[in-house]
Amino acid sequence: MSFYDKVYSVVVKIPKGRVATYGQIAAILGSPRAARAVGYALHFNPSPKVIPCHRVVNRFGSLAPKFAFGGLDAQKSLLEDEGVEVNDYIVDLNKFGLREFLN
DNA sequence: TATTTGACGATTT
DNA sequence: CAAATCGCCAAAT
Repeated sequence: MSFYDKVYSVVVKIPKGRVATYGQIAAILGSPRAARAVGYALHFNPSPKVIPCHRVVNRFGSLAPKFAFGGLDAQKSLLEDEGVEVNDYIVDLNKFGLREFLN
């Protein structure tokens, strides 16, 4: 079980209609500062079908604009389809962020 | 063991 | 939350 595998596990556990930040995931894994490693883990993305990368966002609530898995438009559609309110590719973490939901 | 790199985070400017 | 900088962590070589 590598660090990345844990990341995948957590990402998959993200409830539909919610988004998690890299930092939050890192915190859940036990390393609040390992957000970078988390992002990189998703970068590997071994199973795009199982891993909802679109639910993983940075601290602002926006998906990485640089490495968009297939286009920000697709991501926006996916999130909206799950009930997540998306404004200009930005999600309201105060409403849809995991915060203390997991743990 | 050391160096490099990278879907980040926080602070500063 | 624009752009630059530093810091942190984990993996690959």
